[in-house]
Amino acid sequence: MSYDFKSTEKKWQDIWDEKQTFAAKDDYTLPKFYGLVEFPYPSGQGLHVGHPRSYTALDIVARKKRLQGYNVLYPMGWDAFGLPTENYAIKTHIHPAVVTEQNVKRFKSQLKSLGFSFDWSREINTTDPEYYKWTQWIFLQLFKEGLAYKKEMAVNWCTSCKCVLANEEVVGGVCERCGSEVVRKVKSQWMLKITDYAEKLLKGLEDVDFIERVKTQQRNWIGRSTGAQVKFQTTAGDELQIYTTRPDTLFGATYMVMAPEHALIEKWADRLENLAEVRAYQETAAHKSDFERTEVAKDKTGVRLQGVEAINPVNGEKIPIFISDYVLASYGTGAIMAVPAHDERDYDFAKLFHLPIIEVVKGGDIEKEAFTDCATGVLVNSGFLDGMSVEEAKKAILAWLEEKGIGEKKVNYKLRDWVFSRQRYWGEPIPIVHCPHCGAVPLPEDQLPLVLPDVDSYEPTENGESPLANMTDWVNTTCPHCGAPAKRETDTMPQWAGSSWYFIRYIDPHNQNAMASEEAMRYWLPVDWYNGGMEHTTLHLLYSRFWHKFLYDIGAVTSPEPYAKRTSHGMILGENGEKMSKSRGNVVNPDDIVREYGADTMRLYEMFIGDFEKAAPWNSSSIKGCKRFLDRVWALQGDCRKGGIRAELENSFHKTIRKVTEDIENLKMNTAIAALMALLNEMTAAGPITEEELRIFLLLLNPFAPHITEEMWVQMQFGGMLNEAAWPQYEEAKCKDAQVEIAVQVCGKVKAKLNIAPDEAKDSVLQKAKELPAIAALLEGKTLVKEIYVPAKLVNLVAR
RNA sequence: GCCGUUGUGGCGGAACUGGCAGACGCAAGGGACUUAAAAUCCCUCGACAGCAAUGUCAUACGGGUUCGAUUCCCGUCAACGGCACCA
Repeated sequence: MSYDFKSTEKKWQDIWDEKQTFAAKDDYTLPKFYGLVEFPYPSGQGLHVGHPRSYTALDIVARKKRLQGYNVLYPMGWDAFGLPTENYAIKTHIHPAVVTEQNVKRFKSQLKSLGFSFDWSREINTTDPEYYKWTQWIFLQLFKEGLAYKKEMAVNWCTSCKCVLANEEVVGGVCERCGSEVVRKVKSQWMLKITDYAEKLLKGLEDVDFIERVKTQQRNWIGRSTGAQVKFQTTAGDELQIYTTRPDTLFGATYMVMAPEHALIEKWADRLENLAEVRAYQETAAHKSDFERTEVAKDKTGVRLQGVEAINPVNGEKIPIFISDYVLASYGTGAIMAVPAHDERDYDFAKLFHLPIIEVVKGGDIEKEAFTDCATGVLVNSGFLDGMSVEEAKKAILAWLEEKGIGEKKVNYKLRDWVFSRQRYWGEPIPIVHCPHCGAVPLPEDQLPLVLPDVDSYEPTENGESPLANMTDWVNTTCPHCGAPAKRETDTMPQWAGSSWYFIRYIDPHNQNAMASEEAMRYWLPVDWYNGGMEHTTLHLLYSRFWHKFLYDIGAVTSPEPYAKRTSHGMILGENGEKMSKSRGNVVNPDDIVREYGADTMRLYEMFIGDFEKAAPWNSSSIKGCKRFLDRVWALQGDCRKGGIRAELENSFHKTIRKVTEDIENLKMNTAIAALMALLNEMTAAGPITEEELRIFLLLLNPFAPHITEEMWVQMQFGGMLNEAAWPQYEEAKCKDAQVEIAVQVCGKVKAKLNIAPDEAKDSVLQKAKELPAIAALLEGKTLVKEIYVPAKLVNLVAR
């Protein structure tokens, strides 16, 4: 009888549902495991084959951990606020909540059809007022601590979404989501001071088990650099502050550059002899979109300020000041000292404007290019720094600057504050009231949640305000502080808000009084293992670490880091090796695969497809191999005899148990499956299998293919349900082979094979090797120079 | 440009504290079963030479270290991802 996956899979999914088989227990005495995967955005397209790659991998870990006796929390929910739903609402005039509900329903049934062991009793949805009540609560805490503030600033404005974007959402000068042009626009925006946490976010990386590329990418994004802040006197009387990482090159500073937006320029307006030219340059720079600014190989531009000069503090020399957009207003002090001899950008600029280039670090050829190597250079033309290495000179000049009171050590970060408001409808309302007397006033916590009102039109307004701005009933309110008429904030939060703390809510999802109870947090936090996409490394992953560290500081959560371990899966590409997309026509729909092959095959294939961390192309033939494997497993019932593991297979079983157990922990699902396939081949080759062999085999295969294994378990009457059984144990001693075949090399080339006991003495092995006819013949008439024996691996005889 | 990752059969991939390259699977070819096909089962399967035992060459390319290198070191090339004037 062949295996009917359709009815069997449905049957077990229903049983698991009914019995709440995978619900995490509230018994805090048990050893716990909290496995987490990124909750999906329930889009109209339905589940993508990429989702199950991550979900299956941690499902395997979760299922194995349960069999090993852990209390496992493996939850799922919906990151449901977001633009596609809102855009759909604009087009169809269907309420986003209705669309969300439909999409969630579809996603949920798709996920269930794959047999994931999620604890559905803890399902959450970021658009549920009972959920976003706490998102708003966190915002209020940030506001109270001064970490949320409103600022008039040039923001990234997506011309198509009519909405502000965070720096992280602008990719290559265009909107990450829709690909439209992004321009700079000055608007008043809510900001979160993530920069206050730059150092903590960096430091925290030392204590977590994240894959290295995630750590590196976060470190680079935070972009810490150590240097000096130095004051230059100017002929206008004001001091010009600059930031440099190379204070050692101070003697080589031949000019200064300020960002076009620098505040001192306004102050110096009267003194500037070429004010019109300066103003014109400022104007051009301000109107450049991010797209223009990032265009490659852009030549340097700039204008010299006529009428003001700076004085180099080390030698009292007057040097010119320029404005140029190659200096950013938002980093450091918005002004630099230019050392053309030792900085490529300054070098280009100096060549263009025919400015002097003074070598102060010897080692390169400054006629040809800037010499930027810090490791080998020696200071010259630098007074008391002459002869020092760069490192020595940095220390010496810093001491000198500090003594004179004109400079100090300074740390800077590339990380910018997080632009937190969006002029959109489908997001969490920001719980702030603007009062003409009291300013921005937080909504009292007992008024949370501040529920999103129904609007007639979801279109952003023409002046770029949120659709909520037209809701006068809702907007007009009274000041919670003084009672005067006031207006509500109409911007909403970005999609990243709800996902920045969702893993806390899973712990205690129905709690009315807190995000989660302290007791529950103490038990479950931090998340033991979080798997997700690399694309979230500098967005969601960094944002949620920031919120969590903040919540920890105010005593609202119990762990300093949210996630103990982070891994990342590779993308599943289309059959042609390109990224799956509708326009390329290479999209594989998971529903079709489940319908044709079943969930177990789908799961197995996605795990067998290749190295979990690497991208892998879909292959519709390869999936058949996984189906065949499961059919062969099913057939094992046919000729199965009573009895324990056959003696000749004992070693293989122990080795396979060890391999599968370890591979799952290391996310090496492909080799774990390969080991199971190899064991199956070996078992069947050795004649009719035994019940104990099948029992162990089903346990090992269960996390990968849960339905077929549960079904066979019951049919074989192994007792109870498989998910209640215990994960098999292996004995190290029984993993050892009695005999191993080793290679015998002569001069590094394999010439023969030899069977020995793995612990056989070196002398004895070498003796046997030399006695092999093929080897003896080769050694005839030669002198043995060296005899190498790598235990249980090989013998190498070097002869001349 | 900088940072990171990767380069192994026709394909996906194994093996890397240096130790028999190609596990496992796909595709392909041959055979069995079948009226036939599908399914299933058995055999072959890196390249070249040879009837064969076997030999030579092969882990992007060029060097090096070593008894021995896919693995370590130096250089080059290519692909992918991230950042992009961060002083």
